[in-house]
Amino acid sequence: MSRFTGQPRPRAQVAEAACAASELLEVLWGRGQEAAPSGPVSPSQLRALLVIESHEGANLRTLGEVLGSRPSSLSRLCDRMEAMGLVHRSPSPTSRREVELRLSRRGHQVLDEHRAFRTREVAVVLAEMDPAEIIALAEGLAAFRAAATRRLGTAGGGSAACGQDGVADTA
Amino acid sequence: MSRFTGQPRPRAQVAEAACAASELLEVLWGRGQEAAPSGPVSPSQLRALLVIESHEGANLRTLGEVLGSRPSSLSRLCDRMEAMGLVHRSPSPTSRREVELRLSRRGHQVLDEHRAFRTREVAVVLAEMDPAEIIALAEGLAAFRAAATRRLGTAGGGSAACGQDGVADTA
DNA sequence: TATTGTTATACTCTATAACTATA
DNA sequence: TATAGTTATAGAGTATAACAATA
Repeated sequence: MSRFTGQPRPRAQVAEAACAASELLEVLWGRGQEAAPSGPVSPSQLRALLVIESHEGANLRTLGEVLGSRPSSLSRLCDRMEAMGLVHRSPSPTSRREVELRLSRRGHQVLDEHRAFRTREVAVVLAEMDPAEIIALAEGLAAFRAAATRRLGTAGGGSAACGQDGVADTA
Repeated sequence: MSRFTGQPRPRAQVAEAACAASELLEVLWGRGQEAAPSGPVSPSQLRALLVIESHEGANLRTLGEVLGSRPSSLSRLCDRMEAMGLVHRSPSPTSRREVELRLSRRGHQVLDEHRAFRTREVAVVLAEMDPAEIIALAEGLAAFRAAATRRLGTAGGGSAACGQDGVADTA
């Protein structure tokens, strides 16, 4: 990728900008975690819901690989989320030692409300920006999302048919 | 880059795009939290370090307001971070019942390494994008960051140092 | 024997409530 | 009295290790 050398916006700078923006969002959104309309959902539960949504019917091991968590942790996490009515554990038809994880109607609802909350928070910031800047951001984000989905094959943010193979360990 | 020039996207759509992109990053970065070179740093500790960095000398109450956490939680959190050598608690010179929180040299180092890690992860995705898309993303993110700092007045802090050694794009 | 999921145990994180010391 | 910070206690999240059931 050295053909960008000398460009006014090298990739390193863009990566820094993305990093900085995400830090802002992290602090901003972190505050509103417990204020969800559907009741308190922890960050861990939210992350798990996101992955289950895009990997309907996945087993515990798969969920653990995508999230980078141990099966035991996920088992306990799913215990609580199942007790809260957010997910459903059903025995796999192909292997009696596996389970299939799916979002309940309430689980979908929680994700919808969470996305609505975050979207509103972002809209507050966007109101401070010029139209041209918003257009640039929209185009850049759309391309980023497409590239990320292409590269990582995961969690495209909703109903879209997402790749199943999770993210290869980059470490 | 002129695909959208005739029809500016509504803010709500851009906000959704930002939301979707952040979900990608959330899952992506969530995995690497324990793999930090400086030893394991939890998400809560990271968030606290970010705020302390941008509010040097703040007291526990201020930190709690920004993070949306209770003073008791922060007190325990700082107990552990101080034991890990990440932060330093010193008595306030103006009020003997307040403390001043500051990052230690090691705390700064942990943030630097964390930013480098995230920047590298983002660079992997950026490598899949066209130059024009990257430029648009850079402009949009820079404007977003400026607007967020203007609007929220928080945590823009050390982000300028983000990922200085993470992406050797121009090298 | 290897794999999937679950407990057992221990630690971190967070919250509410009670407590100490300042103001 | 009100405020800043710390404990006390409890529940959630996660990890390693040991276990049961299945392949």
